Amino acid sequence: MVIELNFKSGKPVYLQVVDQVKSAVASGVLVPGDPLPSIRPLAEELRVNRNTVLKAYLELENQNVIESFPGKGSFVKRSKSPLRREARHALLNQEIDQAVVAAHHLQVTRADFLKLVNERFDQFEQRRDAATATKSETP
Amino acid sequence: MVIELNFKSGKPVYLQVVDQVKSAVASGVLVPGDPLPSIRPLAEELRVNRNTVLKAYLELENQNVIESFPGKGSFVKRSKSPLRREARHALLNQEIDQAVVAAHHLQVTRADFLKLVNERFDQFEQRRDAATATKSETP
Amino acid sequence: MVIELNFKSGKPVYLQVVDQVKSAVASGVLVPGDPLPSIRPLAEELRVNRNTVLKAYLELENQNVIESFPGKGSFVKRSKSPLRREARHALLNQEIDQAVVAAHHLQVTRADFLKLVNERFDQFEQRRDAATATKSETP
Amino acid sequence: MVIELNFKSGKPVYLQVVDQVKSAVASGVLVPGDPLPSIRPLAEELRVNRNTVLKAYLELENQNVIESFPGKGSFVKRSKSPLRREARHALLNQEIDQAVVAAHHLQVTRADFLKLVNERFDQFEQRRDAATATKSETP
DNA sequence: GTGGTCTAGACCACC
DNA sequence: GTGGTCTAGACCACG
Repeated sequence: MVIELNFKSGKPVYLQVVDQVKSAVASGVLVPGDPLPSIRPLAEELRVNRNTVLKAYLELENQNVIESFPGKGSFVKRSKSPLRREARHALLNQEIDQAVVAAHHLQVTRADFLKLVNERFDQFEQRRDAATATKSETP
Repeated sequence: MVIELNFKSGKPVYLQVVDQVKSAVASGVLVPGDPLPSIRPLAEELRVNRNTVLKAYLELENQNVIESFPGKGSFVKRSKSPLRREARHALLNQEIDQAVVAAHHLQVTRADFLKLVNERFDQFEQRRDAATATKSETP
Repeated sequence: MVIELNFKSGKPVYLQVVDQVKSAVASGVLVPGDPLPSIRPLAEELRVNRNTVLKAYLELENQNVIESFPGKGSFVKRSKSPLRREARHALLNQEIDQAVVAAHHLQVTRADFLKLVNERFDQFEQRRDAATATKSETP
Repeated sequence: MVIELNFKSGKPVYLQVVDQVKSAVASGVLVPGDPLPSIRPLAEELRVNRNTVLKAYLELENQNVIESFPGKGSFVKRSKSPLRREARHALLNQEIDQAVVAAHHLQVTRADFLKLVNERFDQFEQRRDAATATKSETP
């Protein structure tokens, strides 16, 4: 579960967390019963106040996406079946459109755009691998 | 130029206006020199305070997308970003990161992602061509 | 960091704040990392509305001079202009033009003008050196 | 009498005109009895509404700097003796300081600054010469 | 406590 | 009519 925050987007941080968890559930990355990271470590990793993460989890509980048990942690609830491929692509297209619009205004060509995308994917995968490696060292 | 607001998204209203104007420019619905709706009528139509629209327009002026003249109105600018190449790429990377994170959460592979990006670019270019064609028919 | 306003100059108050903060940074009175006065107390001190100070700080953030963190405060940024060389010179030329026009109206020759410029540069550098020396005495 | 406007400074246009005329009078560029350009041509040259120039002239009349005779034009009034050299330099230094501060934030060196100043002076003189040449052709 | 969004309404400069 | 500044005060997100 990798969460990436954008502090300059104007979108409240806690909503960014909510949306990203919901996306993960919608696609099956997180399945019913899966534990969510506990609040304190996640807050630390995201360099955010614990209250902010708490607020996100409360919101997710309100929306019936997760279930929290004091002292045990938070877990993904039984939910509708994961979205179909096309539905997921439709959701993703919203994000992509924003980036494509930005590219136009920043006068970045399609070729350069694709190069940047590949760079970001590489970097993202490296970071995820590093995180997994660290965890397996101290399980 | 139709602008639609979502008051529940958590995204600031003025930024929604900014993004939609930028999108209209990127897709050719608005071209350099075109007038934007005046602040007061637009605010009324969107059922939003005048200052909110003003803030959106100021932001668009900061981003070199439009130009405003007191007493005359606001107009789309012939945009040539004054930013350095690295700065432009850095800004774009923020947008791309959001999309890449969403892709991961939605279980969309890099290959599919790149395919989607190309589709979106194609569509934008088509829309741009169509828009310019329409404009030249009724000058 | 003392800010003084002139309510009769016709120059917008928020721009007066912007210019004085920029001047403080340029002269070394404020260095990167230094906190700016918080918006509310400053507004009270200047006997000005909170929103006016906010607008000044937003403008400074746009110009890459400061950085603001909700819940934390505003701080002087390690400024590296993201603008292209030509764009930076174009902006500066606007300022220079004003001074050159004033010189003409005040019957100051080019030679005298250049001498004055060098004097001002010297003075700024001295003030900057003095400021950094003072800061290192009381870290 | 060359007047240069800056539409982006936030300072009202009519005040820019007022200040520049006052500077010219303070230094002796304009002496008592000298005629000011009439409103319509000046408005045209500055690409500004006639009312704006009118407002500037009214303000100058209020401040006892000029005198207007309907149908004849506006003229510089008898005034205190032109400012001394040091006083004029002090006034000019305010403008120069602004430019020097801007240079710091735009990361322009003193050497480059001086180069720009010379360029602007050159350009300014050329423009003035061209104007005089035009006038002497059609007196 | 911090910064940031939004509203309602006044006043100004400019066309 | 246009854009722009400023005020007063409410509410939100974040620490």
